[in-house]
Amino acid sequence: MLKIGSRPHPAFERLARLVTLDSDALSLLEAAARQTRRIDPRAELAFERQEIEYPVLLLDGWAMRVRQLADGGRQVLSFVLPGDFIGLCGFSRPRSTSAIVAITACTVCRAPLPGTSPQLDGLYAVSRTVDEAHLLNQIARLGRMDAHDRILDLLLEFHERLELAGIAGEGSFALPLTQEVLADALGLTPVHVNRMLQQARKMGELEWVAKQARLNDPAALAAKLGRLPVSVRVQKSWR
Amino acid sequence: MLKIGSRPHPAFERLARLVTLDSDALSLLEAAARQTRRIDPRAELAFERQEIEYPVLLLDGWAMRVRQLADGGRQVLSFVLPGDFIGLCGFSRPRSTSAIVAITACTVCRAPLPGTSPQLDGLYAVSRTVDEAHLLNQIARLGRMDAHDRILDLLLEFHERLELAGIAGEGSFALPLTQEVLADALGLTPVHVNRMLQQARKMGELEWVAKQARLNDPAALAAKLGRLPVSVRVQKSWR
DNA sequence: CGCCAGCTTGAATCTACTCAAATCTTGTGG
DNA sequence: CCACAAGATTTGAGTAGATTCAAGCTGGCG
Repeated sequence: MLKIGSRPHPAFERLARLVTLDSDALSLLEAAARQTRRIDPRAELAFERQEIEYPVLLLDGWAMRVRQLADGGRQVLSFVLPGDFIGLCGFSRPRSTSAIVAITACTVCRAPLPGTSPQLDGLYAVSRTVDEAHLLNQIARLGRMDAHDRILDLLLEFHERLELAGIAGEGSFALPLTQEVLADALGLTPVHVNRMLQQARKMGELEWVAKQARLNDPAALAAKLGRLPVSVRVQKSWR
Repeated sequence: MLKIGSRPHPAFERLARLVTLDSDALSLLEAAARQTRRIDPRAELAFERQEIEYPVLLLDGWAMRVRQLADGGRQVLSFVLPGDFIGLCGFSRPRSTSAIVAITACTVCRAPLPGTSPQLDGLYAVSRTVDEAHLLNQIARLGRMDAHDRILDLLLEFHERLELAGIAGEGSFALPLTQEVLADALGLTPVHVNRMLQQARKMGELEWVAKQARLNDPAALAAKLGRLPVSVRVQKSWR
């Protein structure tokens, strides 16, 4: 497996935890990861307007799926973290539906086409399911939570996802977002996000300085917000 | 193709418009549709807790995907209309994530398993993509629209979807929802939904009596709300 | 060292919520 | 076919959470 020193690369760590991958599938992915592309912070992962030709795997960095609104506003639809695939659905739809924008510097690679390997197809199916779950979470957040809960719920999701990739522990994780991006994701104004963050800090739920965040008691928080105790994401395929 | 009198059945009308289906794929679907199941209004389409064994096609009626919240609240995540598939993703996830509940009486049938026919797999891929688009729409609605716009945007989506199934025209369509369900979908209170509806009626944007709705100028509304002129949903598959 | 993006703070306003009650509909049993 | 009950919609008054606008910080970077 692709490694950094002695540990698996976060993206691969995540994928290996989503489904068990045999050496065949692994080597396909590793081969794919040998040729990477680097994306600058505010750059688009150029998959809109034009037909997308292959799915992409995000190896490092954060990206977001955004929709530009008629009134000049912006909605962050979802976040893309290491080990996430982009464009699995076959993306060719009217643009403006959504664009993918790099938040930090990112490295990506082409992912093998669906149909290459049954194992990989299984992985893709699971990945799509997890992505969908995140969209559903986002809907529930926006629909039924107040500002404070929205923020902490999203942070919990980040923590959970990064933990799966092995790059979060003890409640702390890198959080390379501006409050404005957070606001655009959560349907709030930056000003109000700021106030709620301060409140959360004062209440000792959260620390967040220098792009490094720490949730003081993720489990308790998750319980309070009614997040499912996110058990394993075991998945049974059709066949 | 499955028909009602001389017209194609709405569900089939929709599917045929999503992708072109050869007689092979069609007969598979028709065979599936020969054995239907009827679901009562408030019943669950029983796909949660237990592992789902096959995908399902909604032939008639309205259903919704809901999440029950810790605080007793409820979020309607999405709506399921005739011609929509349920459980395409391989649903086996911790329950409480979401349940599917019939709004009206529904008739459903088993859908052929993925992998049965390449054409059908293509259809499933498109269907998933469209579903995803609806989730993204829902996120943008909840995140960045005010109450009035949320309501009308959702109604526009209904209209658009039902039109694709051939069961809406001239802006009017069956709308078998209570204001409370609408509120639970839009992250509002029933009271406020009611007020906004009255306002919309007064402004001549909307009529809605006896479960029959009519948008007076869907195109103008869509433009005002910045809905993409929902062009064809053409879709290029990977292979 | 100075600039700019991002963060923080304050005050006024407004959208949407809450609670509560009245009215209208629909379906059901007598 | 009517009466009633249950569900759904409507209306009102008071409140709260989030927004807007505006200005002052702060720290990382050229």
